[in-house]
Order: sequence, then C-alpha cells, then structure tokens
Amino acid sequence: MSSQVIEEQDLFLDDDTNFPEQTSFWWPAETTTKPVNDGVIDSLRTQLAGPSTGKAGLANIDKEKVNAIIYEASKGSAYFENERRKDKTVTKRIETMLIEASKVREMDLSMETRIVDGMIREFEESRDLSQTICHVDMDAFYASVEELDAPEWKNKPMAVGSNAMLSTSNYIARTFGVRSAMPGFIALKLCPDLCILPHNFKKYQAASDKVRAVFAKYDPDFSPMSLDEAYLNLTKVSLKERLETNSMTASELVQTIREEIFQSTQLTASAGIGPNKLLAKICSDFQKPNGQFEVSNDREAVQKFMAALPIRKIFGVGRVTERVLDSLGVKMCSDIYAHRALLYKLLSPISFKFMLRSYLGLGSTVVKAETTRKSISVERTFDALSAVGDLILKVEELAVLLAKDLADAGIKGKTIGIKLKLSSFELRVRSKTMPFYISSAEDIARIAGELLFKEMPVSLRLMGIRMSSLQPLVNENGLKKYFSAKIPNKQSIEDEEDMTPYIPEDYPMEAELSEEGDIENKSSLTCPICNRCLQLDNLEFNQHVDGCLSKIEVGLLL
DNA sequence: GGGCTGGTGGCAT
DNA sequence: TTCCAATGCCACCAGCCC
Repeated sequence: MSSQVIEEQDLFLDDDTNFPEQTSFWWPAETTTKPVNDGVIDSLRTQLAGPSTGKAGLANIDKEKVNAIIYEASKGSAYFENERRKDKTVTKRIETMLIEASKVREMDLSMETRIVDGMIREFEESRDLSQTICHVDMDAFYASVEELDAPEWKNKPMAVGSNAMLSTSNYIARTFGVRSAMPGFIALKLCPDLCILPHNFKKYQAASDKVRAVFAKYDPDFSPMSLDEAYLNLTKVSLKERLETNSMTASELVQTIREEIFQSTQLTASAGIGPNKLLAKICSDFQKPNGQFEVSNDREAVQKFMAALPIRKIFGVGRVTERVLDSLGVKMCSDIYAHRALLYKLLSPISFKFMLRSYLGLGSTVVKAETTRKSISVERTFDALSAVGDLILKVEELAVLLAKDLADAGIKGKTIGIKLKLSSFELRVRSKTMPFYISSAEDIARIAGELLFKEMPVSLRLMGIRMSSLQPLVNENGLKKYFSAKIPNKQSIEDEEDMTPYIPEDYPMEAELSEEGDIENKSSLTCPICNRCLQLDNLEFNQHVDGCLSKIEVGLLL
C-alpha cells in the first residue's frame, strides 16, 4: 500500500482537539476584532471555521473571535463564495425537512414509536459486550515528531504543513485557534509568530513504524487508520501476558502500551477503551493529550456515556449532519431517543439505523489488519488553467503518475474517474466504466481526456484521476506496459475491443505536422481527441486540439 | 415491481 | 496572494433485465 495514502489521510484524522488545562486564548487588546455581522448567517461562519471545530476541547478558546478572524481573511475569495453556495444548499435542505417535520409532528406517531422501540429491542439482543477494543491516537503527531529533533519548538507556536494548508499544530499553537486542516495564511493571521515547518514524511513514517511495532506486540491484527492512529483488539491478550506486563485490567494494559510507545519514541499517545470501535474512538479523544479513558463493558455504563454525548462526537457526523439534526432539536445523543419517531419518519432507513445504533453505543468489533483497496487516485492543485493544451498536459502528467502507482501496487482497473475543481471551487466528478481492465498511462489519459472534454470549457485549479473497480495484475506484461513504447499499447486489454476513438479515413489530420518550425522546442504529444502522436510546441498543440474539438462539435470525430 | 449496475453528488476522515 | 490529497461510504437516480 502506498504510504503516501496513509500520510495524507492523516491530515484530517488528526483531530485531537482537547487542550491542556492551563491554556487560554491570547488576545492583544489593540487588535481585537468585533465579530462581524453583515448579514452572513452564523452557519456559514461556523462552516468557514473548518472541520472539527465543534469537537470538544475548544472550550478555552474564544471561538467567536477566532471565527471572526477566519471570516475576515476568507471574505470575498472564490473559496468563500463557494462556501456560501454550499451553505445555501444545506439551508434549503433543512427548510424542506422542517416543512416535512411540521407535518409529521401533527401526526399520531405512536405506531412509529412502537416500531422504533421494537428495533431497539432487536439491537439490544445483538449487543456484544465480550470484546475489549482500544483506539490509540498519537498526540499532535507530526508536530510532536518535529519537536523531538528541535525541542525549542515545544515552547513556541508551531505547525506542520504549508502556507496553503496545515496538517497539524502543536498545543501552544492550538491556544491561538490554529489547528489541522486550516490554511497556513489564515493561521498566521491568528498567530503571527507561528512557525510553519514543511512535511518530513520519512521522519513520521519512521516514528510510526516504532509505534506500530508496539501495537503488533499486543495485537498482531491491529488495524492502522493512519500513521498515528490504530485500533487494537485486546480481548485475546492472555492473562499470562497481562501478568508479564504487570497489568491485569484493560486499563492497566493500555497504560502499559502507552508507556512502551513513549519508551520507544519519546512521543505521547492517548487511548480509548470500550466494547467496540465506536466507543473506543470516542473515548480516545476524551483525555487528550497523553491520557486514556474507558467505558466499561456494561450496558448501563455505555448507555449513560452515550446519552450525555453531543452528536458531533459520533464518528461520521460532521458539520452538515450536525446542522441538519440540530434543526430538528437533536443536539445530544439522548435527543435521538427523545425524537426517535420523528427521525424514523424523516431520515432514510440507513441513516436512521446508524443514528439509533450510535445512541445505543453499538458499533463494530471487527479489528482487521488489512482491507482491500477500492480505488487509487492522484490529484494536484495548480494555478488556474483553462487552455486546452495545458489541461491535456495536466491529464497526461496525472495519468503517468497514476499508472506508476498502479504498477507499483500491481493492480489494474476498469473505472476511470476525473475530479475537477473549478477556479470557482465548484467540484465536478465524472467517471466511466470500461468493459475491460486498463493500467497504462496512455489508456488512462485517453479516457480521462474524453471525460474532461465533455466539461469544456473550464478553468481549473485542481485535477485528479481515480481508478476503481480494481483487480490485481496477473502477468508481468501488465507491469511493463506503462514503460513500453507509447503507441499502440494494448496488451492489458488482450481479447477486448480497441479503444482508439473512431477517426474518419478522409479526416485531414496532418496539416500541423507538415509545418516548419523549431524542432528543439517541440515535444511528442498525443492528442486525446484524435489520438495522433504529434511533434508540436504547446501553442501549436493547443491549436491542433482546438481544431479537433471544433470537429467534435460538428460531429466529425468520436 | 424489484434487484442490479453505473454515474453523480455529498459527506466523512 | 494563498483553502491539500487520498480514500471510503452512502443517497439518489436512471436504465436494464427478469
């Protein structure tokens, strides 16, 4: 598995938002910004503040002031306008639901209540309290690793990432409201003294390897969620091992694990213990940093724990779901029960079941080391591009990267998807499933190019290509394919149809090729429309593709 | 009409 | 001036088949 995948996931999984007791929000009097209120509703300001800000641990921070600064820094940008559009969509969705809710509230819901109570009884019967699951989460992982090499950062606000986006921040920086998934330039407005260190994934991987070695000792099948986070099933740790580690209870065992992690890495970890993954995950956030929390394997303890929990604490409930449920009066998990008949009527069966199970504190107990990968993708952000030739080059560039990742992973796939982020931040995803498997850069570029051209004209700030419906490569030819000659290249297709777009025989293609020019500045480029390999410079190539596109419009091609 | 598959959008980490 | 990258899951809809 590509290690980069895990590292990148980590950017968002690092949501350890609790703070040391002594922290308080620093606010110089002369720069105090009054919370703005120019007609923008609170939901948008909360939305702009970023993910995870509603989670526990921010009690010591003046959220109003932080949000006001973020709002001021974002106002007027394309990003801001897009957030406003998204906010309106959610608002509309909520309005529609509230109309429905007012109708439902007038109805006699005794039958629905009985149905839900029946579901609860059924769920109760399936409750498994026999397992001891632990979720371990390293504290401010990237930042803490950096502090190992440079201890002076321990007393200064520091974050890891870039001017565009932060992965994580140390606890000093968090007292300023600086946190993961925040753009660096906004973080600097919150904390002008903040130092932003670039990523050093090799270091984080090395530290992670040490942490995982400890995990493996206690559960060889531990399930890593990212570089700094994993689930362990401690049920099977034998009494003998517990005695050897001088620990009898699950809590003592986890204490031992955390101590071993510290011995090995000088890094602190927080942990949660419970009868399933849902509870363990929530608990690991409770005593951050460098702490642990346990919910005992007892139905009443679990119910009591869950009832007092804000719904946002549930893994899978984000800002949007929180807003939607809040509009229905559901803020805490106990509210799910109080409003069970209404929610039963309004939510989809799957969503309702998820909420009800969460209220009951029921979750999966399956801790598995490996899961099969479902998709593999690459994406890049860049300065706005709209010229056809530039976009084609970008497709080819990404296709090469994806083909390499596929080759490294030894897989091929049938479904190609493109992801486009317009300069307006509007997101578009398009995909196409082929009747055969592909893995070469050429095939990927051609299909991705076809998808892209249907969206033209566009001005893009991000492009991504994803391959899904995956299957392992069975022979070496498949692996060699991408590195072999450019065209034609069909060995992975074998008995399947030819993918080359149909081009009429009398189609006049070669005008550009016969032109004179400085061959030094020309490179070999494949037009994704007519699939010809051309020796052209960028300008000529753009003109060629534009010509092909106009031919598509009049139905001459494809 | 119900199940299946594929495509798109959205939400989540 | 500046808002990442990779992946999974689900809802909803349309089209197809039996």
